[in-house]
Amino acid sequence: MSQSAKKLKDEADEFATKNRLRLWLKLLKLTRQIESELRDNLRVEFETTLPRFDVMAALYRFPKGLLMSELSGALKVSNGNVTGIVDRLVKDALVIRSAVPGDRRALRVKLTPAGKKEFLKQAVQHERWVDTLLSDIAADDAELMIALIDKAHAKTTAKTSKE
Amino acid sequence: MSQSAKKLKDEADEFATKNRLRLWLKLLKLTRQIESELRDNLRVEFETTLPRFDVMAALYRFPKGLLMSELSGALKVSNGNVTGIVDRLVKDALVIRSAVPGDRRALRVKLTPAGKKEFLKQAVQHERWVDTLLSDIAADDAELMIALIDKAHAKTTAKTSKE
DNA sequence: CTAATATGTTTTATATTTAAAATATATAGA
DNA sequence: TCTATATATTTTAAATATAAAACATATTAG
Repeated sequence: MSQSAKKLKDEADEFATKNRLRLWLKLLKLTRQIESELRDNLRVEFETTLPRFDVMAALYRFPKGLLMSELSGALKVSNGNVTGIVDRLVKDALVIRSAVPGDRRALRVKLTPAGKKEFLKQAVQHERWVDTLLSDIAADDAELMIALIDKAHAKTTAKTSKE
Repeated sequence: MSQSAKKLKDEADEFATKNRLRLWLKLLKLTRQIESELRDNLRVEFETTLPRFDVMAALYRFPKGLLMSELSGALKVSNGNVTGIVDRLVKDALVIRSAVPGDRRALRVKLTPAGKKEFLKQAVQHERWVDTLLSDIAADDAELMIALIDKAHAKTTAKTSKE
């Protein structure tokens, strides 16, 4: 490659890099803002929190329940974190921990009937809040963004710190 | 509007709503994953955390320093939160708190020279990590996403819980 | 000037979060 | 079997996060 061609390429790379950083800062700002609104709404309307909602949503998808480790894996949070959240949900009788026959280490966590009922109420509102917060995004724009995110997403699972 | 036209419209609305919810879940997953990678990298390479990095980044943009309240406003986190993070940065001699002449309630927070130097090192790497994590996004796709996010963003500042 | 109110910050109480250590149990391999 | 290793979970220590209360100081109204 010629010197001048290389220079053009470097400039294009730098442009792409700056755009990605700008994009990241925008993504972060947007999601933090939406998360913050959802937290406020969950607190005000249901006296609950986003982590509790996330745990209940994961359990709702698996009526037979999940092991503590499956739960922390699904939510991508640490084991200890899930322990605390589940402790509080148990205290509120929204979930139960039960022994797993054949493995005395493990515990299966399930929504109680009351927990399922409560989650459904919350989920309906949650969907409404998200719809309102993103109401400026048309259906096809949403699809476009989803496609772009999918493109980005594969890469983030690769490691970056070893290079 | 006729019955059948109304039905079509309702179906389109529901489609848009579902797409927005899918988009939100994707956005959340992507940003959490990237945040998690950045946290890991900051810890391993610099023995620091994302909130510390965020505070230092905000202070870097304002060489004359910021009041505690301006800092928490800029980062959209609570006052008490910033108090703790700044406490620890002060202990590491990366920032200083100084009195504000004319207002004995206020404290101005600034990067120390060592703090500025350390932040610059971290910022260079931070940009590289983001570039790598988003490397599947082409420059023009990034611009497209930024435009779509901007469209969404105005709306999120409006309240949703009062309806 | 004084009372009421507003502003800037920290403190408190509680929840979330992680990494790492500790505990208990399972599973393999010698 | 016995021991090493792996797995499932909780505990611990430290940091982060919020809302609400407490404090200190400013400002404004009367």
